[in-house]
Amino acid sequence: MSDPEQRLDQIFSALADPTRRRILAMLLEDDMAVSDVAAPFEVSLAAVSKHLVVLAGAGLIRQERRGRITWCQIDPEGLRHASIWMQGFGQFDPVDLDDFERFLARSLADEDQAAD
Amino acid sequence: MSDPEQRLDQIFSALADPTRRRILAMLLEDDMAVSDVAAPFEVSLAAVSKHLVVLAGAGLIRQERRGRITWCQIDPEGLRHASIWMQGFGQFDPVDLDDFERFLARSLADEDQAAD
DNA sequence: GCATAATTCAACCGCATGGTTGACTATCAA
DNA sequence: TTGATAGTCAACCATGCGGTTGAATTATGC
Repeated sequence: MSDPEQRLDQIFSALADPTRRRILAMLLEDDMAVSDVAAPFEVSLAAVSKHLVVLAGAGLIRQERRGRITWCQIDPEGLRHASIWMQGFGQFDPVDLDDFERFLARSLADEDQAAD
Repeated sequence: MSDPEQRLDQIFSALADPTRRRILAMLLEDDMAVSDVAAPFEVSLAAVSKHLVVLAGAGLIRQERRGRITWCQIDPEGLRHASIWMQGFGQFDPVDLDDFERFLARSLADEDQAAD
């Protein structure tokens, strides 16, 4: 699971669902219990619970059980990881490919190193 | 298809596949014909052709048919679009959420405007 | 014109995903 | 202790996705 390629698979497929992106946006404002996360959605609590598992698996959030409440919070490190790859493409300049390639190689190396 | 949410769906699910990410990396180096894109992969040409359709649908590449050859090239604008959303999360700072939210709202508005 | 090369199309397969509902576990409150 | 609350688990269903193969389409070269 520490393979950076698989990690990107998880991250991007987690972000590919609009419900999960809304959940992330909600959690940016505040940590929340699972029920509170689920409240504004029309799908079942179980469905939202599964979405949260997917987000946690991708390293985008963390879940911590206290009593009977499971608290959910953004994992900034996971999000930073995800953005490194995208930033590489975002900074892509058609006339300076070599520089971009060095950047990409470096960021992938960092990712490899940081993987647990 | 101009709905920014659906656009993000397409972009992130396009990026969620490792083969498609490898294709993007290849196209960063040079424009290529479909057969040349497919060459290093072990899957069939038809499979790669479908991947390219997905990438084009997400606005990450453009395809242009000249004669019997379909040329594929990165669409830098589409990639920039994709990175805006991620950069928002990447720049996320736990102590300055309000600022991030303004950034996110602004970038989404831009996206709305730029959508064809 | 004809064979061939470059792609796409169409039909199909297996599997993952997002959804549901109902049972189950665990914790808190009365 | 009893009951309600928070959440997950398990089984199931429909749909979508990545893959295949083989036929169809279209342009090129002889």
